[in-house]
Amino acid sequence: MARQLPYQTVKEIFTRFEASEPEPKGELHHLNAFTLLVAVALSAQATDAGVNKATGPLFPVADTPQKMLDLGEEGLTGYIKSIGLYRNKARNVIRMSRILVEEHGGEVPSSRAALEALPGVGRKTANVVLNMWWGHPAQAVDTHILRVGNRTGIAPGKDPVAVERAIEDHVPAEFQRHAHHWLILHGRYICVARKPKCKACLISDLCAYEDKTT
DNA sequence: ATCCCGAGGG
DNA sequence: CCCTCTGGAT
Repeated sequence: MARQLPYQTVKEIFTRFEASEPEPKGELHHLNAFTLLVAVALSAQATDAGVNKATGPLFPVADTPQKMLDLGEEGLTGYIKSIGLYRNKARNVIRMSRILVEEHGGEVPSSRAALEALPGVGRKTANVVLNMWWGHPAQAVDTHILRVGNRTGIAPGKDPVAVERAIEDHVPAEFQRHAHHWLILHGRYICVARKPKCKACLISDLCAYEDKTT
């Protein structure tokens, strides 16, 4: 695990991210709060491209919890079979939809506790919804951010919560809102898991990673 | 710690 | 073939 980069270095990194991409956005397709919640839940250990392929046909049919219940677990499974872990995900989305209808008036709750009480929704998914839909400064830490945070030294930590804290503590306040997507996109296209593309990386000179041969 | 679990890339 | 992909529940 790389050591924590100095504050000024982290600041310079995000200054470059912002210059390169002023308004970074996620790439998971959704139509409203409910479909965002479902899309994020489906994205566990799956690529967003793969999730989008399945939700393209699905969401026009089931863009509310009630319509999802009408579709049913069998029907839903038919749409998402191309996504890994699809049985657990189908079961969770149906159970989640029932709770939304019965306990939240069909709306997506805005509190962490209520979100994490939903089946298939853990800390990471809750943080994404809190950030993207409700505008809270929540830092969702996924596989990309865990890797990029440690490799670069922007936010080192052995577990997601530690990295979450490191981001809150070491990323300048003005960059916190978009930090999630900047780090995700950097991890997805440049700081990839296998052979990070350091030659094409715009923060390579500031990064703590040792092997920059690629 | 283990299970879930298909698609895409190297 | 092996690894990875915006994790969560047990």
